Amino acid sequence: MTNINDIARLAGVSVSTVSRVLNNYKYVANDKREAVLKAIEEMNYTPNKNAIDLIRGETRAIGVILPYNNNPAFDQILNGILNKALEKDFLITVLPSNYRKEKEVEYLHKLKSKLYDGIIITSRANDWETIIPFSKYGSIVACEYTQHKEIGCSYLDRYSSYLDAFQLLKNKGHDVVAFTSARLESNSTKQLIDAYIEIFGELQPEYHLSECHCLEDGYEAAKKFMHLHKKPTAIYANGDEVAGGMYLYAKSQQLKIPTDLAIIGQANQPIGIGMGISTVDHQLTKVGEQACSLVIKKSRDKVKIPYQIIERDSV
Amino acid sequence: MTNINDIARLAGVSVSTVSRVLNNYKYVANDKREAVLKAIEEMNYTPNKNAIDLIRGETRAIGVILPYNNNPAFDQILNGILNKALEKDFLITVLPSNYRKEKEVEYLHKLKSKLYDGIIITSRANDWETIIPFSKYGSIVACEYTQHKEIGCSYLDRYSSYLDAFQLLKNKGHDVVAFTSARLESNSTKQLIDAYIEIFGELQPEYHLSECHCLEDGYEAAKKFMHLHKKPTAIYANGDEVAGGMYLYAKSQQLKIPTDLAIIGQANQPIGIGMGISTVDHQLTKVGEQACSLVIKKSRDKVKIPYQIIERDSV
DNA sequence: ATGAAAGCGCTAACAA
DNA sequence: TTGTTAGCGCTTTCAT
Repeated sequence: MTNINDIARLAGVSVSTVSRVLNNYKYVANDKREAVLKAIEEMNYTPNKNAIDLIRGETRAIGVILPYNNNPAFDQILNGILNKALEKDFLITVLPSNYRKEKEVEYLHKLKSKLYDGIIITSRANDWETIIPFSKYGSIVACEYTQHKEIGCSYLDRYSSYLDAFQLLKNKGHDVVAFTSARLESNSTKQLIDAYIEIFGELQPEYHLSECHCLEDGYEAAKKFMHLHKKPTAIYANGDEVAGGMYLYAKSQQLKIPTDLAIIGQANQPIGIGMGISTVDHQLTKVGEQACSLVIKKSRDKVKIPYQIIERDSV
Repeated sequence: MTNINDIARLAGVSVSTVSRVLNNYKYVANDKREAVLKAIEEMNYTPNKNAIDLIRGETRAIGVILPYNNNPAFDQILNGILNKALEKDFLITVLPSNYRKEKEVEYLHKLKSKLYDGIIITSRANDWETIIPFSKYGSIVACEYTQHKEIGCSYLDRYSSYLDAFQLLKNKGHDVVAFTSARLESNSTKQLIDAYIEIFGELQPEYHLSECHCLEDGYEAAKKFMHLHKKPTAIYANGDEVAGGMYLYAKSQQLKIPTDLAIIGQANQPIGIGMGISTVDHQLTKVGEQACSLVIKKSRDKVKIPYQIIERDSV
């Protein structure tokens, strides 16, 4: 491969001059600049990015730790990140974790190994204690709130949104309310449960099903709920696809929505628009954009993104 | 930052020995290996990846050129790519192009600049003549068929699938059939039109609408089609979300599906499952997986991924 | 089995 | 304004 020395030789200048041209440095005589440009053209030269990154100690690349890559919520966050990165001329590498602790740590080591200038953690399995030491090597931004000052946060106030959603259902006269969640051990599930108890006083365990991710899961969840002794009159789903599955089950049983069963989802997905399901839009695209801005600015600010409830015909 | 020299000094060995330990070379005395490991531990050392990539001339990273990152079809391909990359321990960088030629070329230059070992082109704006010269610098795999021997291909036989879909509609007695597409100038739109003409003899321009991407576009498209003098009895949509929009419009007009209007979509998306829309599943996840395998193997094979038609209640 | 030293391709401090 | 040169941090001959 042709390198900077070849160009210098061909153009009859020193490598520093070539470097200066490459980085549009001001003090280069026009004739030399022309000569360098001509040599670059002639030899079809492209600088080696690894050498540049090595010496500069930065890469304009960001790693994004993502538990699942086929999940609408994380896709939305990623979408926001990519938009902002494109705008700011940063590169995004997707780091799928599956919530495996070793994988996450492996990715954090890539920050330390100077592959990325920063890392966005969309969701995590590790404790902050494990993660924080790596913030020495680059900026780390999370898509959740934490008080740790080493970590930037672009987050949504899940707890408030859960309170709001449950309150909405209660206001509409629903006393027997069920809900679904994704991972049982996740922080947001905890908040969801807390919010439920806050609004409805107590939680009968059978009104909560976790590990719901897709339409089929929603269908099955609704089936289980509707076979309970005391049927719920409303369900809060942890996603619009899950809600869509519930909707389908209800329809298959000739249940009227929202009179026989009210359903509200999350994330404002196409399927929810299509089926007319109310939803809590957490504006995850914005969460992603903001997270990306924070890493780029190496900021450790805590930025809350507002959510909004979109009412359609299912509640 | 602590480097390999620091470790060598602390361990009382040469840098080559440290390097050998780092790369688990066989011929290192046990006591020295221990000493090195201890020094690494003590100094909390992580090798600089840029230096390694520079000297090795390879990065185990792949760039994926993607026109849109919030598009279900490309998301599916990306999903397949990420699965395979995770399995083979490669890193994936997402390169959003928006079908802008300069962007695509910019990304191809990153291959030349040794940032990636290979590039996957999920879709492109540039001619092959522009792209092919870059295959000198790393393997380039496309998610479409091309006869150019420099390019590996993981593709689906769109034309056959379009023929099949139109034939299915014709067999069900539909003579007046409309269809939508995404970008008018794309190759697949050309094939779609050709397939239509092959099956139905000719195409009245008003039965084809392009630039349909989302549910709303589908809704509007259906509205336009159903206001034609001679209404179509079936529509082939270029995606399940678009098909979902058509479904909604039909419902809003009290049209019965499939008797008044048959709809068939593409890609087997959740919304299609939810609404019971027939679809042509191009198995894009598999296309992505295969594309990733090809780059990793530096293969230039042409691999065709089979499609399948999933009949539900909308035709 | 180990170390010295050359070199990957580039930037930047320094001198001129 | 330009060139010389010393690195950036690592791998890999080539001796020994």
